[in-house]
Amino acid sequence: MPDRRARRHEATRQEILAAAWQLAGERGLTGWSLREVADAVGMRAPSLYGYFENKDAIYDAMFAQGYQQLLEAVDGLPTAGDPRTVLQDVATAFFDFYVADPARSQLLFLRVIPGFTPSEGSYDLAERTLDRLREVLGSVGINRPEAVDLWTAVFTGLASQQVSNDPDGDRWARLIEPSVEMFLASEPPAA
Amino acid sequence: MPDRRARRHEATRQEILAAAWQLAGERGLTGWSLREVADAVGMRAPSLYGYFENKDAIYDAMFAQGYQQLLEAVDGLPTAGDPRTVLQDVATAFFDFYVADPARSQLLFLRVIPGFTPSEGSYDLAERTLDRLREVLGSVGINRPEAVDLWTAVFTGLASQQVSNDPDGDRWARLIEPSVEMFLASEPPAA
DNA sequence: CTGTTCGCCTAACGCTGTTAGGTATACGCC
DNA sequence: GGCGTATACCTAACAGCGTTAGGCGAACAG
Repeated sequence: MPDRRARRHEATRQEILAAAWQLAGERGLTGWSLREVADAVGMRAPSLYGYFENKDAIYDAMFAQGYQQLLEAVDGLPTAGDPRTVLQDVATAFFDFYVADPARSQLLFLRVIPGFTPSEGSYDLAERTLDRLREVLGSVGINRPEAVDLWTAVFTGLASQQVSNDPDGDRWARLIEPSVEMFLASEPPAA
Repeated sequence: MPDRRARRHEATRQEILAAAWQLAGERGLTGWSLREVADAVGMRAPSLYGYFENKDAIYDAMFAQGYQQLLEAVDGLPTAGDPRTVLQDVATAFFDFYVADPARSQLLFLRVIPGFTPSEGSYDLAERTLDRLREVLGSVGINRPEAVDLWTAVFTGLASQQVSNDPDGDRWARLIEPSVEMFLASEPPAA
């Protein structure tokens, strides 16, 4: 087996990423150091460089993993059917995804880390995820690009307000349903 | 004159804040160091501690200044009159404020800096600014708390998407007007 | 059994925010 | 005008940061 070592290597990479996610969740997206990640996996900081080129490369891998998770969440959604129901489901799924891990959302949706730009591959994954979201909206007759942009703005806005201003409550969560109604009223699904 | 010195001190404080704003605008909200700020005002980093308790205190002063600026922008708005026109104006003013300085917006509207929480005084100012916004919306018959929350979510969402995904264009700016229409259709102003 | 690659280490660099301690200047007062 | 004090700044230094260089033992390939 030539890839025994390669598999072990990949497993360690995932272990490092898991530690980084954990720390980011506890202390904020940028509130952790490589030495802390190293501690969590039983290494010294310089050893991490055998698995990632630098700290930004860890952020990049987290970015890709985050969009992968969002892609899976979107793929798990029913397409077609009653537009009202489908839009309600996709809005709720997106909102839940956003508030479930605010650090992840900052990484995926807000440009928060000073020098960081996702790599081409990671960016492609983000694009594919948004394409998939467009398909879901398209399946219930929401096709105009402007309508999709408005949709993302409304629901990132709701989720972001929820996280920033009422982290332990549901003040904006309760607005998901009325928002879908508002959206549907102004953007009646095309046949 | 007992406060000659006090005035000079305050002037230096403002000079430091101006340098911090400049650097934050160029390199991102957290992309600058105290030594760079000190350089910009012709000092060494430790001397800044004569003016601010620590770096977070600089962020706090910037937070207060940012909300002060937003308060002035909101106060400059016409209240009462045709609801459609007023809402269009306030939406545009808020959107412009947000995109004019994305670093400022991250500081005011997103919890981005790992250990930072605004001081009580700064937070009060933020509250007063939002109260003022509520008054403006109330003046054209938007009074339900849920309607105000929805309003902030929609327009922070639009502006945030604009900044994150089309920083040099107007892809979401063009959606301000349709968004106001959408909002009005679902939230008809009370008499 | 040998040579190479891999996984991890220690030491160290320049940077960061921050503290301690010193010195010259500007002020209030007699 | 001279004196004592508070102020405005400095240098030196600390621990922690991301990162690089170089070394050593174990695991692998032939």
